[in-house]
Formats: sequence, C-alpha cells, structure tokens
Amino acid sequence: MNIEQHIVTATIEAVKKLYHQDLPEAQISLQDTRSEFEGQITIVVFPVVRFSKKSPEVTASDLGEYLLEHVEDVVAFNVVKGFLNLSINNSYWVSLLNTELLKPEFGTIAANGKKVMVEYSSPNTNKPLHLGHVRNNLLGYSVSELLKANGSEVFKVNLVNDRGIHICKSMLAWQKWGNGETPLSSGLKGDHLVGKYYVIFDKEYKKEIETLKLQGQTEDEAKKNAPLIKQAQAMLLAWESGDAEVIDLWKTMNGWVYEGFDVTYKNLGVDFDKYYYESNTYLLGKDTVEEGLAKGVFFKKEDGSVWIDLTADGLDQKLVLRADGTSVYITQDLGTAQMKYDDFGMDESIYVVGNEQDYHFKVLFLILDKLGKSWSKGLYHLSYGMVDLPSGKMKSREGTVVDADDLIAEMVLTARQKTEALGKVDNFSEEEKEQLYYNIGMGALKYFLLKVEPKKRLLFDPAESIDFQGNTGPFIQYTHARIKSLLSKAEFKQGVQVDNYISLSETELEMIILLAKYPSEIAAAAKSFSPASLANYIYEVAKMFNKFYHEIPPIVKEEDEQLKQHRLNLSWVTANILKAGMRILGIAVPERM
RNA sequence: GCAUCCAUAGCUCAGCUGGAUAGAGCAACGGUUUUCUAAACCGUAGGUCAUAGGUUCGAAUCCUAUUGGGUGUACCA
Repeated sequence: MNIEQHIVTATIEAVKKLYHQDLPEAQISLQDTRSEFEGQITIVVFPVVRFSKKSPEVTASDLGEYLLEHVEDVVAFNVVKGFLNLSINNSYWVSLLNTELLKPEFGTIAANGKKVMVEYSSPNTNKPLHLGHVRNNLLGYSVSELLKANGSEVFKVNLVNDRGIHICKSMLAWQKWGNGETPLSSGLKGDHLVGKYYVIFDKEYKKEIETLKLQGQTEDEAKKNAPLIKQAQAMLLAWESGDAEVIDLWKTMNGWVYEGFDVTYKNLGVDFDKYYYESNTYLLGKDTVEEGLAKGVFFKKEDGSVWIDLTADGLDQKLVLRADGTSVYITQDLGTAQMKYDDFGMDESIYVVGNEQDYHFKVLFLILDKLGKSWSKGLYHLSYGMVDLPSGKMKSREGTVVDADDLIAEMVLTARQKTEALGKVDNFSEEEKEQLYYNIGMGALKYFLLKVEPKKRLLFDPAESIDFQGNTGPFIQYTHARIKSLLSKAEFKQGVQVDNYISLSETELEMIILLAKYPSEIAAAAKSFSPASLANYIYEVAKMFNKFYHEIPPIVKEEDEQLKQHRLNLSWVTANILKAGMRILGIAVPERM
C-alpha cells in the first residue's frame, strides 16, 4: 500500500471519527504540493467542508492533526487556505526508491488479458507516403506500443487500399507514357514511380478537360467525357471482371509500390502483424446488409437501394448498398469489421484515421451497434488532426505535399550536420555515426509529431527545421546518453540499496516523486490513447535530471559511498524510464552522442 | 443550413475527473565551462486563457450564446 492510499483511508477514518460522517472516496482530491509550500502531498479540503460543517482552514487543521497522529510517514503539515499540505518522511521516499523504482521490472505492467487491434497506416497504392501518413503511422505504432506496455495483447493491422479508380489512373498513364519504365530501369523508388504516373494522368486529364471546354462543354460534362477518365473507368471494370492483362499490370505496379512502402516503413520503424487488402475485402459486407434487412435495421427503397435511417440519432439517412447491388465504402467497412473480429476476436479495435472521417466512423459504429454486434462497444476511432503547412493544407495536385522519404532524409542530414558541428563523435566508427544520425534525426521528427495531442491539428513549417534543443527528441536522447556515460565513468553497481536515512535535496525528492509516477503515466496515456501525454512526461523527467545533474558536485568524485550510490541509483532509474518511455514512442535512445 | 472539432505568451505547444499566483520550449535579453557530455543549466521579459453570460466556495477546464478557423454532410474512398 502506498502513501497516497494510506492518506485516503485515514482521511475517511478521520471524517468518521471527527465529524461522524461517511466521506465518499471520490471526494478526496490529492495533488502534488506546489513547490513554494512545505510538503509533498496536498489534500484539497473544500469538498470535505460539506461533511465537517466547519471552515476550510479548521477542517484542514483537524485532518492534519489526525493524519499526523495516525499515518506513520506523515511527519508535518501546514494549512494554506483550503489546502492541507503534508510532509512525508524522508525515509519513505528513499525506501520507495530502494524498493520500488530500483527493481529491474519497475514500470512493466502485468498482462490484463485484453486483446486489442490497432489498424493504422492504411495507404493508397497510387502514390508515395507524405507527412500526413507519417503522423498516422507514428501515432498508430506508438499507441500500439503504449497499449502493450499497459498489459494488452495488441495486433497491428494495415488495411491497404490497393484497388479502385485511383490505381487505374496510374496504370493507364504508365501504359500510355511509361515506355516500360520500371524501378530497376530508372532507379526510381517504386511508390514514387507509380506516383509519378498518377501525376501525369492528372495533368493529361486536365488538358483534355480544357480542350473539351473549348469545344463548348461545361466543366462537369468535360470531366465526365474526357477520354482518359473513360478509359480509367473501363480499366476498373476490366479489373473487376478479372481481365488477365489488367490484373497483371495491377500486380506489377502494386508490387513496386509495396517495395517502396517497405523501405519507408522500415525507416519509420513501424510494423504490422497482418495486412488486409481492399482487393480482398471490397466485396464484403453484403452478408451484413442481408442481416440488417432481416433484422429490420435496414430498409429497401423502390429502386432496390438499401438504407439505414439514423435521424433518430441525430444523423442522416445513410446508403449501405447501391441500387445495382454494388458496395459503397461503408458496406465494405461493415464487412471488414466483421472479418477482423472473426479473425482475432479482440475486445477492442482502434481505427487510426484522420478526423475528416469522424462522421463515417460515427455511422459505422452506430450501425454495428444497431445490428446487435456485441463487439461494437469496443470499437474506437482514434481521430487525429490534419498536418498543415504555413501555406495551409497539403495538396498533392499543387505539389505542396511534404514527401515522407524526403523528410526522413532531410532529418537525418540535419542530425548529421548538427552532430558534426558539435564535434563529439570523432571516436565513433562510421557505422556508429550513421546509426546515431539516423536515431537523432528520427528522434527529432517522431517526438515533434507525437508530442502534440492527436486530436489537434499540427503545424509543420518545412522552411524551419525541427528543433534539436529544448522540448525535443534529441534533448531526451542526449539526457539518456549523458546518464549512460556517467554510470560507466562512475562504475555504477546495479541493485545496491542505500540507507533509508540518507538526506534528500529538494530536487532529489521531486525526482523520486516524478519517477514513481511512470506506471500511472503509462496507464493514463493508454487510457486516452495519447502518446502525447507520455511524451510530455518523459520530457519532464529529462528536464528534472538535468537540473539535478547541474546542482550537485560531480558524482564520479563523490567520496561518500552511500551518497554516490544513491545518486547513481537515481540516475539509473531515470535512464531506464527515458529509454522505456521513448521506446513506446518508437524512438531509440543512444548510449552516447 | 445542419453536424462536429479547434481557439492559452510574438511562434509551437502543456495544463489530469473543476482547485492555490495559468506552465514549458523556441525566438529576445543577461549569466554559467580548471569539476561527471553546454544538444545542458540559471535568470529577465512576455497572458483580458477568442468574446459575453451562467453553474460553483472556486472555471483555461463544465453549460449556453456569439465570433473566427478546420472538417464533414456523395448511389467517391
């Protein structure tokens, strides 16, 4: 039982004895004591006033007296307005460090038996990944790791949008203007090569539209009548009917894209347990539609189209099957949801998808709920904001997208330049240097994207490079490397406890309290699916260490063995937490830099 | 129109289920290296928490309205 729990039970006891009232536990609000006051734990007594029928100050004093008397480690208290500040025995904190934090398994949370699926990335196969995808990938990966750290069994899946008119556009353009170009022949990365033809299609299509408009057609007519779009549509039909030549080309070009994606995924450090392909799932969902009709959840209009009426839930009527019997987007998502559940039987299923699809998922989940799917309660749309540039939205057609591969390369290059300028890596081997530049560059990028609350839109300025100082990935990486260097210089011996009566500086006390929060920070971040809150915490830890490090004389030269061991213990715990926390964000921390 | 999200320092962001004088980083200014890595540390300056009401002992946080911005509202995905 930790000190907070002792205080809570004792407070309830106190209210019972002193005021003869039952204080509900929810009314007890504990917080860290602000640094300008004496003490470490504060009880906000305002809610208790209702039970004590006395002023906040008197109530606080009464409780303070009681806790001082009855809780062993409470050694003093002071009252400021309605706040009861408790001072906890020094030895309690030292023993917390000794017994809890120093355990090698500190921070690992036991399995909770929950199975969770996280679907993320979900790219289209007609163009390379851009910064928006990068946010999605990092978020999905990190949330998965976070849930694992919190004790769940996690399945990462990628639902690839590998079919449809968009990929036919690339295929058609390649047929017409590609002259047989392949990644091998041109040295172009596969996804970029296919993306190039997607752009060419768009350019040529626009030309045709202009020509048709000059011939007197309206914009809308021209868009429909342009030969290129007609050919693309014809190609899609051919694909659907299994035309061997089209399928062959489709396979070839998608293959190029996957080779390209694999490289980008590897650089991003993300992975998947299973891939789903829309070419396999796009026909799914018709059974679900039948089921919905049978259950009376859906209804059929005269033309044969199938709908659901969600107006009672504040939404609209929604089409779930076209009049010609073909699927729409939500049809396949209904079917895919069922398929995923049949495959994995998970308790929860997280969809990492941008907030432009908020409405879609609201509808999807509501429909599954109405169909009586027991597992629909576990569905969650992890909705994240767009990545904006100073000029506004990224638009592929206007060439303002920030390409993922370019960005990664730039980050690594910047890391190289900054590191070389500091001149600390002269004794590194070439491989070590390359690895370090990669880790630092990616650390900066990942931390930059992950420290922002997913829900919020994110501003990225390509003109200003991502910072390496302050609240950044490299700052935390540096702190870790510094501790590792310290531990080795001081010949740290792991697992040696120090005397409980050693005196703690204010910073050391704050450090222990902060470090002890790690497990609850993981739990809180997992609960809200927010790597950002974890990132924030890790930064606090790193900042606290640097403060500590500067305040005290060199540990290496410390002659008091107890004190030395104690400070090294604190440093060691800090390094572990930085490493474990950053790992959840998908960021490697170097041993030296 | 309707739905939904967002609005905190010059810029980028924190701020937990309402709690004490709203915090960081960057940028600006000043300081710290004969001592364990200066990608660090310390300090100064910077705020009508979009606006107006309301609930409360207490509101950046909850409610309502307004303003500004994003997104959605397809027999596209």
